[in-house]
Formats: sequence, structure tokens, C-alpha cells
Amino acid sequence: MISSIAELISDRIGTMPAGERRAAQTLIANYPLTGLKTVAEFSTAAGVSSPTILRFVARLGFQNYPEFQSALQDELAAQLQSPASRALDPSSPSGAVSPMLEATLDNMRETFRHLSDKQLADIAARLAERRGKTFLIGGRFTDPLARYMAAHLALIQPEVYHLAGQESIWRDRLIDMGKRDVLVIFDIRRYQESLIRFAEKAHQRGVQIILFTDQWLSPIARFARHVIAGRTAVPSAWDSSAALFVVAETLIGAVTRQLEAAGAKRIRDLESLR
Amino acid sequence: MISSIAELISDRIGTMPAGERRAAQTLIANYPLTGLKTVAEFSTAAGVSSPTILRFVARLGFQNYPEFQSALQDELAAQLQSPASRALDPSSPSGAVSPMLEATLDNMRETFRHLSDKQLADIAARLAERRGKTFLIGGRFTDPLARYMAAHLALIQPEVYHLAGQESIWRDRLIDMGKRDVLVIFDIRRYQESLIRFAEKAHQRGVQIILFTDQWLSPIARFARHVIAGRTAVPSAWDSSAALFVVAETLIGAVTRQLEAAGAKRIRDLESLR
DNA sequence: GGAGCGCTGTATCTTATGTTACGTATTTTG
DNA sequence: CAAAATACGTAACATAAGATACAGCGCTCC
Repeated sequence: MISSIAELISDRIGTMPAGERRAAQTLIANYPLTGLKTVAEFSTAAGVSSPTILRFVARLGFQNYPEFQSALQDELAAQLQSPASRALDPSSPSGAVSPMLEATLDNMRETFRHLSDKQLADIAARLAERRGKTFLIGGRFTDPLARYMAAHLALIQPEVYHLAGQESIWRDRLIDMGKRDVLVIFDIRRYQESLIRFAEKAHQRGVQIILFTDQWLSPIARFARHVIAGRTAVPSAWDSSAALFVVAETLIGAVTRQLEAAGAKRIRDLESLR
Repeated sequence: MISSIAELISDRIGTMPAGERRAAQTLIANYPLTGLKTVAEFSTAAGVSSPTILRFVARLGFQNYPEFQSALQDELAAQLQSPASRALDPSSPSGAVSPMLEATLDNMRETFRHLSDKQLADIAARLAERRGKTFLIGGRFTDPLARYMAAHLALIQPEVYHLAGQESIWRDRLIDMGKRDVLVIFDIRRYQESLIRFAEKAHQRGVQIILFTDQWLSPIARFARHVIAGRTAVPSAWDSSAALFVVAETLIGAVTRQLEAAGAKRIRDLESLR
């Protein structure tokens, strides 16, 4: 059962030649607006020629371009008149992906339910105040999160370091760390011995630890000043770090906002550079 | 302050002559769809003549009819991209907890709404079939996503490589790539020149490209076999990669499942190792 | 490696859309 | 009540849009 043009497209996109597939992808990317424009605009947006667009709509079963546009408009009209259908579409073709998405969305809501505004603000404040250095590190699968956060933080403030590479390398960086510094650690099951050892030594040196972990709490929680516990369970062979990712993004945003509010010179410099 | 065309109309409808007022009422009645149709259709819908419609849009301050339509489309685009349908959502009394979170959740729903099961299954199948090598790379802020995906994929199948470090390093790896190989690229605004060049050269060598990008589509979409367009807009100084992250996790799960279903020896070996 | 097929873009043509000019009807005002 | 002014529609026009023919190119399959 195919009800919308979007479904029709994703149904047949596999059988399309390269050019028409580009058209399809461009249309899907911001559906359905590109289809309401003229053929010429559509074609340049997709980076193909006009005839390819026309062949594309012909392949979808439309006699001509205006007929295609009318269909899109009708669809849009129905959508606009029942805005409730946008919130939670019960008729959504819940195939194999939906359980995964639903679980992830639930995880995020749960994660934030246990995370107060104040807690987030405190952590952001700690990251925003420039007393010492900021170090970030993660485990086998979570290190990319540490990198992601480091990439952003390093842009808005100095002395942000992501600890990468072999254990021996970052272990030696302990000598740079003191009680004015912050260490952000990502560690979910199965918790990594090397990270635990590292956290303990850092803690002994007075470093303030901010820990991103799962709901079962890494042993590092013992040493952590702040603990963010994210939900990770999804119907998959792997755990999901998505909730932690969103928390990280939220924190990045909060830190940025605080620095902006404080009128940090670096932020202004940054904007003028762009 | 007048922000929408609908406001503009209701502001000036009092000063309009009868015919134009009928046009205005017809447009407001099912806004903004009537305005997206042709002048002729608009005029018959309103029961007036074409010139009346044109005088109507002229009175609103537009130079010509296409300009008027463009304005309507822009408005519609903004409306579709930030679902304000959240206005009456009873499930979140939390209020200020996090507009950031709400926006992120919306982004994910929107992203998956434009992403069919079939599409995801196709991409997963392509990643699961072991014909050639798999390379992953990302941009400044998205490279961590490439790493995250690589960390998982590398575990369940051989010959998965994340391209890291300086441009010159991974550019030279092009010699290893052929038409049996897959290249996964993450690229969101502002799109990186180096990545575009790289994608083009890889494409010329026959490498199949799977692109993760934002809804405005990186230029790399030209060369991509599969395009995943994620929503990235959040109330923050930064764009959000969370939706793309979730898609990546979903894909990782799907690939794993497909390999399991195929009874891949490596998966069994992996489980026995744990 | 060669022949065939299919896809794509350039250029041309045709259609129909938006635009304008003008005459008639209608309302307003002195 | 008359005259002017304004509004509206018909019809002709110009322009830009969609459609088509054709040739070149790349790709696949022998």
C-alpha cells in the first residue's frame, strides 16, 4: 500500500538510474518543497538537467509535471489540515527501524528525566569557567563522543585536549593535570580497566572528573564530581550511546551560551573570523 | 510587526475593494495552498478574474506573482522544518527543561520520516556484503561519527578502515580503492572542500559512496549512491549531529543483524571470544 | 576488447502562464 | 441626479515554463 509520493519514491529509488536518483534524493531531503518549484529550479538543486527531472516524474507514473505538482499539493493540503498526524503518526509503516528509533527516543526522555536543569547548568558552568585545562577521553566505543565534544569545546575556549592513542601516551599526560583541571570521561559497559585506573590517578591528583556512563554506572563514578547516567538499552546487538551524545550536545550548547553571556572575547573573535 | 503573509493580508483586507477581498478570503480559507496554484486556478477559486488576483498580490507589496509564490514557499518551508505542532503537547509539562532536547527529538522523527525501511535495508545490505573494503571519513565535527561507526563495523567484519589524520594521508589511500569498495562520508555544513575533492576522486575510481549529510545536501550528493539527509537545526550556536548519529547506530544494528542472519562465521567467533 | 544498449545533456519547440491595455460597469461625490 | 473616479473583466501580448528530438557518452555484457 503506497499512500504518499515519498513512499512511492523510496519504493522505486532502487530501480532508478543515477541522475534520477539524485533528483529523488534532493526531493526527499526537503520534501515536498523542491517539488513545488519549477522544473528548472528543481534540476539545478539536484545538479541534473531538466529532462532528467521530467523523466523522473514520468517514472513515478505522472503524465506531466503539473500533474505531479498537483499531487504534491493535495498531499500537503491533507497534511496541513490535520496537524495532529505530525506528532505521532499511528499509521506509520513501523517496520524494522521503528523499534530502534522508539527505544532511542525513550532512552533520551528517560535520561533527561533524571537530569535536572540545575545539574546540567552546574556542569556547564564548571566547563565554562576557565581556571584550568579540560581533558576528554573515552572508551572503545565512546571515544568518538569525547572527540566530538572536544572538537567543539576546543573552538570556544583554549586548553581543551582530547586524549588519544595508546594508553601509555595519555597516562603520561597525568603530570599536566592538577586540581584546577577538569577531566571528562566517557565509559559505558563493558567498563575499561585502563580508564578506571586512569580516572583513579587523576582523582588522586585532585582533578575534577565529569563522567558520562550508562545507568549501571561505571566504577569511575566513585571518583567523579559529576555523573551523567544515560540509558543505553536498544533492541540491537549493541548498546546505544545516542542519549549520551545528546547530553553532550546539550552541554556544548550550554557552555557556549554561558561564555557568550559572559561576553567572552574569544567568542566574538570567533564570530568575526567566520 | 508582520511576519507572515497571512498577517499582512488580514492587516490590509479592510482597505481592499470587493473583488480583491474575495481573493484574500479564498486564500486565507485554505492557506497557503491556493496561493501556490496558478493565477487562473486562483481566480476561478475566488470567482474573480485573473487581473484581480494580480492586483491583489500587487497591493500586498509584491512585484509580481512568482515573487508572491516564492514568499509563500519560504514561509511554508520554515513551518515544515520546525514543527510548531508541539504547541499543545500534553506529555511534556516540564517546560524549560530543554528546548534543545525537544528539537533533537523532532529532528530524529523528521529524519526517519524521510527515510524508508527499504532504503536503510538497502544501505545495510551494501555494507554487509563483503565484496570489497569499507572506508569511513568525516568532516571537522562529524569525523567522530565516522569513527564511531568504524569502531563497530570493524568488529563484525574485516577490512573496515577509518581515514584519519591529514588530508595528504587519506588522499593517498585512494589507490587502494576500487569499484568493489564502499566509502562512507559524513559531511554537513559548512561542507569541506577537501572532502568534496576526495569524494569526487573516489567516485571516479568507481567507489560507491554512502553520504550522511544535512537536509541541504552536501555537494557530495552528486557522487553518492546513497544519501541520508538528517535534520540538524537546534536552538544552539551549533548544528546537531544527533539525528545522523542515531541513523548510524540504526545502520550498525541492521548490518549486524544481516550478518547474523547470514550465519557469518566471524559473528560466531566473536561471540565465543567474549 | 568490441558491440550494443541505456542514460544524460544540449538545443529546439510548443504550450500555457503571467502580464498589460483598454473598454465597460459600478460606485461615489458634488 | 449627473459626472467623475474607481474597480473589474475581456482580450491580446510577451515571456517563461514544460516538453521533445537528437546526439554523445559511458556502461554492461558478450
